[in-house]
Amino acid sequence: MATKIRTERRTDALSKARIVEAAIEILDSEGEDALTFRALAARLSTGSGAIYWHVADKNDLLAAATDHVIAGVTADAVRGLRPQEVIRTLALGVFDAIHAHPWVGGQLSRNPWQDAVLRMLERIGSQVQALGVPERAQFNATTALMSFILGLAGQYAAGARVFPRHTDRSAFRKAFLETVAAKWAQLDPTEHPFVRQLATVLPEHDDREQFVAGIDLILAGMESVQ
Amino acid sequence: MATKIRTERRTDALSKARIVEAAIEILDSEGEDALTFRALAARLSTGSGAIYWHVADKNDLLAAATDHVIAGVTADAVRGLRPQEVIRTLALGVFDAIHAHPWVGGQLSRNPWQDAVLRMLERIGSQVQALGVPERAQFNATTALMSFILGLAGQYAAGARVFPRHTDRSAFRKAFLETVAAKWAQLDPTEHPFVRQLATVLPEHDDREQFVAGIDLILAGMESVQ
DNA sequence: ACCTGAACACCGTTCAAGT
DNA sequence: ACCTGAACACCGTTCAAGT
Repeated sequence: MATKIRTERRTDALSKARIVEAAIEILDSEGEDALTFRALAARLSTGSGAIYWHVADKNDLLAAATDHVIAGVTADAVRGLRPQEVIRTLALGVFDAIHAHPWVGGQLSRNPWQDAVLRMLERIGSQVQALGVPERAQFNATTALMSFILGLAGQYAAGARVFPRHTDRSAFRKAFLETVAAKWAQLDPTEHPFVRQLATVLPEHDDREQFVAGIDLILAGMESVQ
Repeated sequence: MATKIRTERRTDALSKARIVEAAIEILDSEGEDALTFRALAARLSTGSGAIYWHVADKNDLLAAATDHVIAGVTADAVRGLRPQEVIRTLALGVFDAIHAHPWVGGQLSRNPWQDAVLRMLERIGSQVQALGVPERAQFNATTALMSFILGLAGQYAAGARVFPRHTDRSAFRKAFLETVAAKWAQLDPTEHPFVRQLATVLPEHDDREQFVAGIDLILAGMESVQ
């Protein structure tokens, strides 16, 4: 009997992994709106219907792409750190992933039941437990952290939707924030005193620092309650 | 000269207010996906192009609808309460609005630069100020509260997308949570110990209580930091 | 000024037909 | 088993034409 010969139909045969990879390339380089089955099929040199053999629908595709990105964050085990620091590290990992792939933010906040969120929940929850939060408070504490993270995730995704693709994002971001700040500065002082004050710090603020500050606020709340 | 006679072209003349009202009716009764310009035009007995005379595009329409709902929350001034309680009341007002109009949740978290969010920011920020949070920490504290609220907003909107319209939402919700809990309970105990534990409390948990607990956690953090 | 509704340029998804 | 690509049933938006 002849030995089984590897008969790869072609080197670039379609697979869910290859489809997800191509989808991520489109999402990263051209933004959420650019991901269509037609564009994806063209990039993969196949018919649009072929994709449905490997992927249930667009939701499935986006969930798989999000999962692929978040898996890189939840995979690295952090050892020898205090629970607070593990939580901070995990959260910052998610933050950086969203910063690199803004569409992930929208996807996470739009679909909280996907695997990526489940894994974040597990990792963060176990640290909340390690922190000594009483059992009946662990649910609320963990989901509060998750909601905060997903809330900012959605906002960064919204921010990315504003900026043109293929361009220097940070420069456009700064210009955009300055426009918003200028608009806020012109609001009625008696009606919007606080937002007017925010306008003065808005353009210079650091997203990452703001994010950590929020995490620390919730962590401080957890410590004071237990 | 003849006195000016009110010559309303017809009682049901189109206006942005009427369009927004009809849009909210569709969104509430049939869900986000059911709001199309064709459906809206049919309900208003007009052509789909006519709507564009009063509304810039679909984004503008959704922002106006969201604004209309949130205006009802940020309008009522709360007096004689401690800042913590005002924040709790405001946040719960937003929560209840989202509970009544789940599509508002998605809209708020998807578009953080709209007027509705600005007004929430002003009301919450002024209370953070009244709480005695030092000025340089007010920005981070207020946006942390906002992110938490918007995060949960997005999640409730996602939840509503799962349930069929026109039906007893709370019954379907319970059934859905039980399905999720059952799936979580079957996860690998060594890999997902925390989520398996969450599964036992998931179906019985109270969204509103969970929401308040998160707000209180952040408030506690603000007190311990100042 | 405001409205009509056909037309345009797209979508996601399906499915008979191929290999 | 896997792929092709035309066809279907939609979208948001535009715009010549009407009143």
